[in-house]
Amino acid sequence: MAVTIRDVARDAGVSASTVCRALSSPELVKAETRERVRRSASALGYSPNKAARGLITGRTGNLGLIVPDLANPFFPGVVKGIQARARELDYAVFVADTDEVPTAEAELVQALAKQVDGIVLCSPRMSESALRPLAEQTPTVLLNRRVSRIPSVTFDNLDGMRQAVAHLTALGHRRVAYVGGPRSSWSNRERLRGLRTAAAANRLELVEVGNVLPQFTGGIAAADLVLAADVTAVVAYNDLIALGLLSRFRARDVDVPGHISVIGIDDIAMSAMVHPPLTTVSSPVEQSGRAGVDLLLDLMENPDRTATARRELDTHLTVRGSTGPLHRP
Amino acid sequence: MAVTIRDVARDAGVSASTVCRALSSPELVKAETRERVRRSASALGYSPNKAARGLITGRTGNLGLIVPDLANPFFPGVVKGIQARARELDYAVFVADTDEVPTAEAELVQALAKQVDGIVLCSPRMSESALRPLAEQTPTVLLNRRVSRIPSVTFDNLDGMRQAVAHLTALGHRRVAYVGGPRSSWSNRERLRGLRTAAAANRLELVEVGNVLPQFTGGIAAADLVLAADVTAVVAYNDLIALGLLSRFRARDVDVPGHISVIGIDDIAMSAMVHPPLTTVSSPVEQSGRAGVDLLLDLMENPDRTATARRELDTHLTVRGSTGPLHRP
DNA sequence: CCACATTCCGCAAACGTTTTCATTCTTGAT
DNA sequence: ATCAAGAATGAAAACGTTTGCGGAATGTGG
Repeated sequence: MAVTIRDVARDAGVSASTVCRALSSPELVKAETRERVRRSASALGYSPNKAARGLITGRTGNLGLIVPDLANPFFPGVVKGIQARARELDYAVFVADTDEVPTAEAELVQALAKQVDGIVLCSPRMSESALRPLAEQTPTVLLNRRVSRIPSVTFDNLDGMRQAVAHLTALGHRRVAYVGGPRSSWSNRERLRGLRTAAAANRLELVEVGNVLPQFTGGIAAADLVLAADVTAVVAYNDLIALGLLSRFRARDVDVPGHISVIGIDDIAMSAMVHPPLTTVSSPVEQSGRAGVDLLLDLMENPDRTATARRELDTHLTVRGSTGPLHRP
Repeated sequence: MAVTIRDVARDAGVSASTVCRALSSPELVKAETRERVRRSASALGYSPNKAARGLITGRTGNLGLIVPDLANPFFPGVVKGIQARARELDYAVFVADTDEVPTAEAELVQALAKQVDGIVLCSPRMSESALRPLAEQTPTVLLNRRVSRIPSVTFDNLDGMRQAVAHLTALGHRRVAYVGGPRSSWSNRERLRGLRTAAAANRLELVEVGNVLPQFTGGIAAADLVLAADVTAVVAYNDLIALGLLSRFRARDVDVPGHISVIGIDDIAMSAMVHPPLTTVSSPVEQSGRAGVDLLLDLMENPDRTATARRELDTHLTVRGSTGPLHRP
């Protein structure tokens, strides 16, 4: 039915081997025949059968991507970045969503592993001990998390937190709350760490307010705790939580930023659309996806130099309307 | 390296053919040997090589999904639905994003076609004449659009609009604006049609306000036109546009719903998170994804009965804070 | 005990490509 | 003219599975 390499071979008057070489190792065949083969191939509309190629080379030409929750607006950005870069390099991408269930992750990786040449894992919650065997079995790059001997691309959370604290300090705030995300999340620990050192450096009081789901409802739940903590500003683990805070503050008639300033993290699209628009620590999500693919392909070619493969991307504070100067009571 | 069907055959003391049959056509082999084979298979951790199978069967076990923009919160829902259903049926899903560029759609379909057994095409802007040859070439199911002789799953836009108009009428509104989405979009035409008939039935004046991008910025742009149109309520092509309207209204100090009522369509998560929360026509997005997969598999098995394969899902109005009774000036 | 249908299973071909190995052809040095 | 080295190509094996065909074993009715 479809046109095979033999059809091209016949048309070009050469053997199948030569067609194959002309198309995938051009330097091995004389320029003249190479051209003839190429013309025949495109004339017949030949495109190599992936299954046959995969059978013999053992590679699929596919990449896997695992994210905790596509509905979290943070992830479509990285999906887009990964898609775009993968397409440029002639890879197709399987996307899987774990619905924030950490146990589903390992299962999915297992299932995907056989169908892909490598995996980009956006999986902050799985334990390191579960992670490492998976990474040894299939080339794996971690996003948003660092684990020894596994390549990763992360954001510079520490510097992001430093910028946030500097901003709040400049506005006169002296006592600030942090609404934590999932306790088991690597980036949550990292952000907290960054906040602590920055707070110490600026002689700022840091109040840690529980750990909530990294979602809008988590912010709703935390809002009252924040108000009870008697702070003048609050940093949230991510924008969704920050938006929840904003919503609940409004419901309780707490003025932002008049009475309390709010800072989120991630800079999801939504954050610029609400009122007041959210001040937030922006991360180059799309770029992180692209970087992830590059690291992964690099890893697939040189399976050894894993430890060195690590990229940390810069973050920057985007100041909008949810932060303002401290009004002394 | 990996364990093959022959290893299992040797372990179970049968031929490769029998192993194959025991696993994929159980009724063809005696219960006793079937069990023996199965035990050997799972003991050795055998899993069939997809490439080899694909080479001989001509099928990949993969589905393709094409969406216009993953960043539009409407789509992650359908992606999730499709993923979930596909996984249940042992299919993996390639996801591709066209970035709202209609010409990219055809290209992507072509590229995907060879790697998948079927395609779910979401909200295509592509012309019917471009669509049909693609659908003939690869099993294709349309989401959010109906084209003759191509299976599709759609939402009952007409009834959704009827409900919206009934709601506004009950609140006393007599003159309503519609902010249209892309002119080439099937659902935009459908919604407009539903609105027109419902408006006529309720003796309501309908003012059509341009066509904008189905995004937040589109709503921003349309807001001033809406105000100039001297209406007391507005229906937007989708929630993102409605949120843009809300944002611009606030900026111009126009009270919602006091001065004007706003209705969106889709019920994306964000719509419940803003202030005032958005009244909107909810669609069962996740269910639409699942239905799409079911239709697609059905189509793959019976490539003929395309015309009958068509599902229309119910919508319902979710009333929140952005609509209210008409205050006579 | 035979004829025959039925069930179960093994053999071998086939899928379309890549790759090893051998062969032929070209080239340049002796 | 001869030979070696290297370039260019073809033949054939290999990848792991599915499946048509036929043979063996088993069961059934006469």
